[in-house]
Amino acid sequence: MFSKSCEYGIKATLFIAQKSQWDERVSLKEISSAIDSPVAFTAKILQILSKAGIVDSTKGPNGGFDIDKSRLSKINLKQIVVAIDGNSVFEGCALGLSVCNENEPCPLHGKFVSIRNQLNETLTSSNLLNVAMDLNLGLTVLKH
Amino acid sequence: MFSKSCEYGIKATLFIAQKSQWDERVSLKEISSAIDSPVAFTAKILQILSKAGIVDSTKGPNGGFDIDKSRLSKINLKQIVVAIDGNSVFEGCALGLSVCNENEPCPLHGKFVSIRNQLNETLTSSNLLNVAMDLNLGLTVLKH
DNA sequence: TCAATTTCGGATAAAAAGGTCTTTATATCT
DNA sequence: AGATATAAAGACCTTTTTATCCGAAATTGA
Repeated sequence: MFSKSCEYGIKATLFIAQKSQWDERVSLKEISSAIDSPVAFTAKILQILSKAGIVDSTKGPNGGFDIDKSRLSKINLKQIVVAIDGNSVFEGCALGLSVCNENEPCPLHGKFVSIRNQLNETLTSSNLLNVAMDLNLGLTVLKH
Repeated sequence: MFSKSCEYGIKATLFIAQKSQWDERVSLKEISSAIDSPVAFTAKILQILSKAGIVDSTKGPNGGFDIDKSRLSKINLKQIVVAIDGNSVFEGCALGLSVCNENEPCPLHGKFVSIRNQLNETLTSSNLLNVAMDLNLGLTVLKH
């Protein structure tokens, strides 16, 4: 469904979001430890997220990553997926055809419309504040 | 969503299914031409499908691949996906956690339940006869 | 026997995932 | 203000996985 980069990207963003609720900034090391991901690889993904304007980064002592508290409810999970994996999971053909639309559909095209819609709706309506709340309450976890 | 192998596997099986309706057997070359896939790679995928009992193969002159007409309505798309990609798309954690269940869910676990169910239902209820019919009628295509 | 066709083992290529080291920015401490 | 330590950014390299290709062996109808 998602690439490894994207999985790490989502988990990293959620961890940053959770800490940002209390105005805490977290370092790369803290992040990869919290989400159990390779440090250097995570760094690269955070660069993408930073350039996409999803997270803010600060260099130097006490530096790290954070997200302005006021933006938490305005950022949704789809934005993260699109920033890292592009929109192929939302729009690409399930059978890999370069052309696949209503006029010339692959055998799965019609059957996947509602699945796609639901995936889209689910990720669009999940904003960082909501999802971080569940983490706060211990209802969900970022690593085993 | 699916690996390239799986995409080719589905398309190949559908093409074989379509021809098998009229008791036609098709060769590897015909298949990869019809679905626009690399010949040698397609051969390997057909071996998997053959071993999984989804398609039948015949060596020698006039050999090739086919599916017993009477089984067309009994084989569904999920079987193909599972044979090639395994069941990770149906059961694996969306964020890649090795442990992710109702008791200890990742932040996406609950949100993906219905998407998973729908994917499962869609692929399980799509049998080869149904899908091949749409191809016959020209309602869908296997290549652009 | 011969030609057609799948099977099978491995080789190669490309892409994704992960790692190392150097550079750059910046707080903090003399 | 300058030196220093800290932490991200960036360039490059290695490993692993996925995708693709090749050639020889096995099977079988004619």
